[in-house]
Amino acid sequence: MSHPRLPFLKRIELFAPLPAASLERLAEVSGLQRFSNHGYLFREGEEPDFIYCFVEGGIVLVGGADGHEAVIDFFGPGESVLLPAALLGLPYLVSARATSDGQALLIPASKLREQLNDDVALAAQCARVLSRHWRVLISQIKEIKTHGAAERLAHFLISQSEKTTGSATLILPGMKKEVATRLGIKPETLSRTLKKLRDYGVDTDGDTIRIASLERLAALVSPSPGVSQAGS
Amino acid sequence: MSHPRLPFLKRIELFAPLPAASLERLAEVSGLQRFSNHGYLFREGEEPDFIYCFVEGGIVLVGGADGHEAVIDFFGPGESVLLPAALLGLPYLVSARATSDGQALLIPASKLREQLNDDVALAAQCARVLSRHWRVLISQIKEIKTHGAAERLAHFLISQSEKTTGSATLILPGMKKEVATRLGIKPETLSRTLKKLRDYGVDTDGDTIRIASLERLAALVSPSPGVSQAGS
DNA sequence: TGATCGGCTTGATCTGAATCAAGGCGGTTT
DNA sequence: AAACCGCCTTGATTCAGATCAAGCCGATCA
Repeated sequence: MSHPRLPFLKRIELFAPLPAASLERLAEVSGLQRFSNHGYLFREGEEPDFIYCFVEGGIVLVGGADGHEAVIDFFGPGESVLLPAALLGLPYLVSARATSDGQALLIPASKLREQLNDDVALAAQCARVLSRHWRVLISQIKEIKTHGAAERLAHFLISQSEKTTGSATLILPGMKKEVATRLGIKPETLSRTLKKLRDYGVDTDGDTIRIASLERLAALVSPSPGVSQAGS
Repeated sequence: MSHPRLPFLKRIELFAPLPAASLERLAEVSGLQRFSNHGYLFREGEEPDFIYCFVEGGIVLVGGADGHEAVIDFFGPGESVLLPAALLGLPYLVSARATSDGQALLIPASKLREQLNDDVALAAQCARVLSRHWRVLISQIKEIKTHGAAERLAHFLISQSEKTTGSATLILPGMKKEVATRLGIKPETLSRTLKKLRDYGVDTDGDTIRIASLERLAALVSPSPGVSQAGS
């Protein structure tokens, strides 16, 4: 019979595709950890002891000094953070603050580093997941550099809703303050920008957002879909 | 006797630490490719055929439509690009334009994907290098979100000079236009900001920059080291 | 039940960077 | 050598978003 934490591991994107043998080994060194809303799971500058895989609830990754911090992104069930710091054994570049109560699976960084050198399946999967993260970050950088606040917000809302057409309802993954910073703007500006988007069918009620038509919002992000010039 | 392209492979950060066996296998499927200044090596949206490892000369990675493109970063000898797209087999998110004449080692994406599943050393090394990239990108995001143009430029100049104290001379890794976009500003603003930095001991002559004191510049990035307010 | 506090909105004003508009300068073409 | 072109600089103006300053509202607590 298999390990009691195995079912949790299976729900983590990073580990899900791994063969049973790899999962067993990970399950043995993992531990379940509860956390509560607004608490810090770890802070920028600390040495990497664990990677965190979220089973329930979520957190926000923030970097930089208090007062003007930069929100990198939100993470929830099935996702994991800190793999880069853990693999390299370098201090965290970011802190994590809970955006709800929840629990996370913790894998010791040292064990992970060991197994990475013995287990091809694990190593390859890490490389793939890191690749995916890379692409997410590149998209964010491109977006910050080329789009204004309204477009960024529109895009963010679309990415937060599972659906891709028709209407959608979603709950913001954190406080408006945090969402604002994630978008690289101030809370006041988020408030105003949200109001502008009302003309595009976006309705706000607390941290619940209703989008009348995802297509209409998407049109705001890339204004003229058909027109593009061929290089030569 | 060993493969003729092996010495080139050894100079690539991504492959340098690998055991001889892994290197041999890579050398066999690799090919050397010349490129010339201002030419495109590949374009956003294309299917990933190769990863590119720079032996000589460099490129700039850009994303987004022509006209308002976002420069991600500059890459030079020893560095490699496109590992994420190649591993996942997804279309490139970025284009690469040469910033000088040079040559690159090309590794077929399909071969790399195959070997990733057989070769622990390779897979683990990919994970580590991707982790390093992740941290670079996070730093860039934090910087864009929390610092103004002058600070970002100062930081960029410091990162471009090998030294860390005293005076330094460096050559910009691309056209001023491209450097500006890398920093998330317009060429005009770069010009003006560079002028502002003259008061801090930064002298400009074409694409050559002389920095009188790296310490003085660094002070601009983090203005008052000792002073910080406690939350309550 | 009233007081307090923190997160959010709203309005007024300010400002850093973008945009618009000329030149200047060095390299290449004719 | 004259004409041209692309890159950079410089100046004037504009604008998106930040900052400053009240209020509002729902939650917690006495």
